[in-house]
Amino acid sequence: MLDSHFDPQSAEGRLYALWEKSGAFRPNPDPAAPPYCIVIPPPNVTGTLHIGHALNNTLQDVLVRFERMRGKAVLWQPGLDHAGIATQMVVERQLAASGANVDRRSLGRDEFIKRVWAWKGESGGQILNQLKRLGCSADWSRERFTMDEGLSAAVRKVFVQLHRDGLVYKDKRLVNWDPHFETAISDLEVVNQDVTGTMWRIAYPLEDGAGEIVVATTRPETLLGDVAVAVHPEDERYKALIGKSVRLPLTDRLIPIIADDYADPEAGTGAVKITPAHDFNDFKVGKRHNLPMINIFDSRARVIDPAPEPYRGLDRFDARKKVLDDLEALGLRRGEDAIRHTQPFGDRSGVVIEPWLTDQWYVDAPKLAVAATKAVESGETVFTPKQWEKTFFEWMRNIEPWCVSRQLWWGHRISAWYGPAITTQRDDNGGYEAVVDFDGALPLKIFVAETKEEALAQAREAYGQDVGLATDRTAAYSEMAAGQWVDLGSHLPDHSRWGKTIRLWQDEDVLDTWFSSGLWSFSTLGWPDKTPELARFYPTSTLVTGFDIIFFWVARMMMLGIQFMGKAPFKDVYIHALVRDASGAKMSKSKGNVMDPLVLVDKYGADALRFTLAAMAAQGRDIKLSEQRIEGYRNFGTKLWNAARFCQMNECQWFETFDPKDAKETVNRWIIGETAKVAADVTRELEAFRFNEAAGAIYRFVWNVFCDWYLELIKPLLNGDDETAKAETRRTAAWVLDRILVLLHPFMPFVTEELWARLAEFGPKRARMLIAEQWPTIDLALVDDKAAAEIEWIIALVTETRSTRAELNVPPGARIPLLIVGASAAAAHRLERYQDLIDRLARLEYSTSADAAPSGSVTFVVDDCTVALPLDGVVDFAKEVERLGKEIARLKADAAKIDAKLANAEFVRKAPEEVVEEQKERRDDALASVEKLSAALERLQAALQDQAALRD
RNA sequence: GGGCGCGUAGCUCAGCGGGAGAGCACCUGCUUCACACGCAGGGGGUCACAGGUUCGAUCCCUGUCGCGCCCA
Repeated sequence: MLDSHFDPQSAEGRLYALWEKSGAFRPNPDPAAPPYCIVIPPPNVTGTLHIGHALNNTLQDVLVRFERMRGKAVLWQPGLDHAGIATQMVVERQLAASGANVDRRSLGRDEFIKRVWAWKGESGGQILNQLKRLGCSADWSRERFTMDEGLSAAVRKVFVQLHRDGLVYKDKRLVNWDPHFETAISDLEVVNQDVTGTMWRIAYPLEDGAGEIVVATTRPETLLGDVAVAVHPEDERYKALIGKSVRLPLTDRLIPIIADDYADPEAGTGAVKITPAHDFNDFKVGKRHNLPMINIFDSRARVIDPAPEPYRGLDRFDARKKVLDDLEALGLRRGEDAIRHTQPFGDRSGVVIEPWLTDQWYVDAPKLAVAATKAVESGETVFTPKQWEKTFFEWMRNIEPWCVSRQLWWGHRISAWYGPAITTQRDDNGGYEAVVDFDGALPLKIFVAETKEEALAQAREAYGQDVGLATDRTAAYSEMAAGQWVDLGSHLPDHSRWGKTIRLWQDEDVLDTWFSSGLWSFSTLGWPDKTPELARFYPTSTLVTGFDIIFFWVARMMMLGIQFMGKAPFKDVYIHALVRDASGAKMSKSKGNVMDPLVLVDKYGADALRFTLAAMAAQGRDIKLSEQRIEGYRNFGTKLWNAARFCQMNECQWFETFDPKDAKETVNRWIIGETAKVAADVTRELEAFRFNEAAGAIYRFVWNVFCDWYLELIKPLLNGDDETAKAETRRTAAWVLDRILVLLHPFMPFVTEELWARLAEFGPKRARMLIAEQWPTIDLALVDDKAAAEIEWIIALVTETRSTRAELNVPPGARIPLLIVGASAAAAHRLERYQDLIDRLARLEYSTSADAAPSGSVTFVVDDCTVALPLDGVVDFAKEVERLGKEIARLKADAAKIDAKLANAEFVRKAPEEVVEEQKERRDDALASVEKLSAALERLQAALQDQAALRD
């Protein structure tokens, strides 16, 4: 026998192990089964489960379990990404905390990477185990990591092919530079924040001594790298100064005053200093005017050489102070204002991002975006909710080249090798000698290849002589400088006589993590190998993710998937909302309002959390999660459990050959029809990703239909003497309950699986676990309208009786009679058939048909029947008079409103016929009720008068 | 500045051209033979505001106000 409550703590681990052992998480090998594949948005290897992951993965698991039960070969492909910066940060912090006084650099690259791997082995990827606590049914046997050998090979191949196709290139541009991590980061990793700052006004003296021009800036320290002052060409204040020069304070440089639209006459003083090497806008101005670029910062944003000596070595903020002080001393400050402005911060480091001029690798995103955009336009890939397509287009049409190199150690090292430029020059003897370009005056030779062997082969070909490998650039140069260079004589270009080996070194940088996760949809399936999984599951079916990574990840998978597989990587992209706290604030550690999903699972069970998330996942709206809500759905699980317990107590045993078509009892025919409808509803809603609707449909069915009515309605049958009816009812109840377990399983896998097993303890064995059970497709022809009408009539009669009793304060325990006055033959028949039931549910002494209502009775109307409760002496009839009066007034008002509508010729002429008909019916029903209730009211008033007369 | 979304019961939200709904909270009653994590009943809303389209608008359109998010 079942206990009165489900115990998630003891059941969840046990059931999960059984699922895994049963092989249910692996795709059905039957080649006839249609494929269904979801690739997990790979969590960060350093990550732990937060509520957003819980939502994301719950929705995926709902879909995966649903489709698996529908007989598809389901692959939910799990794994992790290596999270370049985040992971490197974790291990560096660990080193710092160890007290051994070693850091990344003193350890050296190879040793450091070893440490990272060791860390990954010990404590990386906790999140995957946490997903198991949620019940996620991913195929863990196929777990992948972006740094795995297979996925790394895919990265190398993609990089090389893109390079070969001209879609990857090296360029010198301004990048978002993180001076803390000393690496470039992408636009998307920059967080722009409004901050309070200062706008300083600084006087730049004119060269000719005829005064000064005052510029306004928030970054006075960059003055040291200024190359011009710009004013708007139409700005009358400055027109005369255009073309003149100013003496740049603190330096001895002369810089021009130029005219450019970029200078906004309304902003600041209208004159703006131009520092092309340290500002994105200034960079463009510099290009337009062919200005030099003076870089005054090193990789940690400390002032360096081209800047005057006194500032060198100062951090950018110290430099700012000194610059301001020195300007003050020179009398060149012209005041300052506090302003609000936007400043860029690194999302990981939190430090101010510095635009910095460096050589980086870029992916030609604008070119790749074309096909990705087209795939969405053509409907090859569909976003749900649709509105996100607009956001996607907006971004794809304004996409910038994607900087993919990162100055980190943890990641996929860029598959490019460099060699020196070699020139030859005539020697004194009239022959030639080879000259290695040691100063880097000429561009290096670049060899992009999947392996070092290939790179060496390319280099051998290019140099025409033997080539070797050095550990890094410095080593390469010193090795090349050490030996003797041989006189080539007049044998150019016979390089074989060089006598020395050219040295290559590999690019020091690694690729952006998103580069490898951009391949996730096919690299995890085995690409570049032609694996059966790749053939079967690509393109994948559905991607489930949050809107915040549409650009980070979805767009990149779209671009790379199409480029390398020829097809967009997914058919559907479902975008879900953000989970917020109950008051709508974003959850964050600093606010202290985070809800730990595992704590919630411990407290309420995984089913409750999952159901809550699914039930609240309405499209296009954020989820404001409150614990109360979770508690409510935990209660729902208990409700189901107790319904099952009731069935078990009443020997409602599932029966292999039960066919719902054969049910005879009205109540059974009714619930079978309702089951067919809810199965269709849940299926339809899940197919459309309306998780909240699907969850709501099954919730209402279980609680408000099955528990509230069906189980109550069958109690007399189960306790009665009609063995045939009893047997049918037991089987029906068990059949419906089983269908409920299946329909609810995607949302609440644990409690349903447990019940599936426990309910079969005393009867025939189940063929398989619930997870592998077939999703119901129940013929809607089983919906019996006549049965439904009868049951609905009973429900209405009972509900009205209860309501009237309560309103008139009839004691709850009092058994009272009920009369149906002037009942139609059909109504009388119904009453006769369901008398026991009605008496029990409405707490009646007896119920019967009658020709007339007793003079002292309470009256209400159900359908076309007048129902009278003879309650003389029990209730206060003055109250009943008042109640009837109100009810009549309400009905009359309704009828009047409809009459007004029907009196409108335009309405009758233009509205659809069925709408007009419906209105007429509603009015007639209302008037019929008015008539019945008015009669009752008159009777009651007459009786009251008689009583009063008797008393007098 | 550009884009997207949201203002419906105390709270959280469904609904979205013809009778205002749910959950929670609240109030009243109930040891009814599955469940008090329950049962029964109940109160509570000019569907932000102003125009327009329509026979008819919470729903469609325009504008206003308020709130949120994304991008620059």
